[in-house]
Amino acid sequence: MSTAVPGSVRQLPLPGRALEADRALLARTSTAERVADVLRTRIAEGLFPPGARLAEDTIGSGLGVSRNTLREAFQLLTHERLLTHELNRGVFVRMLTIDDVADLYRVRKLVECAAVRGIDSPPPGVERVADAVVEGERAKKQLDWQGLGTANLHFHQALTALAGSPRVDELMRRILAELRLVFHVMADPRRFYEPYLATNREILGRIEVGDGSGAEQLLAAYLDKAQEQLVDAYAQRTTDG
Amino acid sequence: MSTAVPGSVRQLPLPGRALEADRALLARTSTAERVADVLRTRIAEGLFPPGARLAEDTIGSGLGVSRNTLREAFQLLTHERLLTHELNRGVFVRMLTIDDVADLYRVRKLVECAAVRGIDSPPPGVERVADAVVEGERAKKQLDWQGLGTANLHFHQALTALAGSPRVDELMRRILAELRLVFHVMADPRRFYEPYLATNREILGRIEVGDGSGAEQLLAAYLDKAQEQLVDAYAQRTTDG
DNA sequence: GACTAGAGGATTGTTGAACGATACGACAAG
DNA sequence: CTTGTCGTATCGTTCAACAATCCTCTAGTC
Repeated sequence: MSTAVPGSVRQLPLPGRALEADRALLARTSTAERVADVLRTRIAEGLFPPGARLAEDTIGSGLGVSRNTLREAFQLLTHERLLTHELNRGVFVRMLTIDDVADLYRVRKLVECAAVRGIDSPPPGVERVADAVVEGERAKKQLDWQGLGTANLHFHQALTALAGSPRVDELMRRILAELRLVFHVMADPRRFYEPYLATNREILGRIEVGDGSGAEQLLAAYLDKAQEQLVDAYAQRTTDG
Repeated sequence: MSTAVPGSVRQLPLPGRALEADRALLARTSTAERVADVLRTRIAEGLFPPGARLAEDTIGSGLGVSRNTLREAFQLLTHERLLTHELNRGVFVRMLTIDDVADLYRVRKLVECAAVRGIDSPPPGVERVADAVVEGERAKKQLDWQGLGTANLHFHQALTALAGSPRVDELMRRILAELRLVFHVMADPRRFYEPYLATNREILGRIEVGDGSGAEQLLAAYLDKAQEQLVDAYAQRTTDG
């Protein structure tokens, strides 16, 4: 194994604190985390649909990791609520109930509205909201409906980021990750996402002029409508069988 | 190790659906979860103070479980933010920074205030809030300051439960569990908790008459004050060092 | 024929051991 | 005092094994 290369590393005479931001960069990840990354992607892609069982043996040999490591990865995803773990039966891709969808939107409404309510002047971080709106409009122009969907997620993530709380950010990441499990049921992402583009820009406008409660009202209306659409589609799909 | 659930377990003679609530009771737990329970308790007790290292070998042989199982338990607690995991170095009891404390109170303010704001009539679940107030008053009478502290936690948990969202409930559980890591620095729990008893009753009163925004204001003031006290104590302790 | 009981196979739960990789402390050399 | 080297303790990961549990399929009973 090669040790440190003496000549290539330049010494910066800056005091400690300046380097702390770089620590995240050299933080390596364990095998379990990388496995979890892979599985997370596959689930989001729909390769493992909700309800699918992930057998330790199959996945483990498929990915070339031991059962123990794989179990650690499973645990990570279970805590993200992407998988459910049934004792002695194995892990399954989470299947959201209608109650779950309702609760997810309950949380979104609580968090997102609270994040914008107090605004009375253009807050720091508003640029990221604007970026997400532009991202969505660009995706629409390119008829990239999947891209439109992710742009919408970015928009709402940027909204909650206005609260300025790492923990709220993480909560929102998890909420949206859960919701992605259910977005698959939307047969026509265009019809689902496209109407919200205008709303998003409108909300952005309110925020930019410091009208927090105006933004909140629009947001609440949006969330109610989206939830309704989703619940409808969900109910229909389950009755269709 | 008995995790007594004070909530009354009432038997409903209804078919099928009524039994679903009981599933949690007979859900067996894996060894890893039970180990996590034990460690969680020990951490809350202060046996493992913040910063302490939990060596796999020591703890594992101490508890009589294998390293693999113990690692699963560690992961559970790491995801609850009670432990931090440093690659190739091990797991440590989390040490909260002042920024962490600030963020925890930011989240509390966001969530708790949102949970009571919308109230315009006595909401379902208000009894549990009342129970927590009574619990605190009883603890005070018995000069049980530790009990007063947990009663206070119950009060705020009951408040957030008014939102009626399982995910918000869980968020709050995690937030308060993290805060417990820092409550240890309060040298005098009596002086810290006692003044809040009156405030709690006052907040309960507002809720009982359906005055949500009144409750919200009191709550916000309480949280600001508590945070300030905690940050002061924390800063002092770290400078004393 | 429908239902219950039980045997057998498959999968998970948990353990123990092993080996490489990494971090930390000690010690010697400059 | 700093730097390089080394040894030890610990972690990361894998493997193999066995016990516990679940699922399915068969066989028997009514």
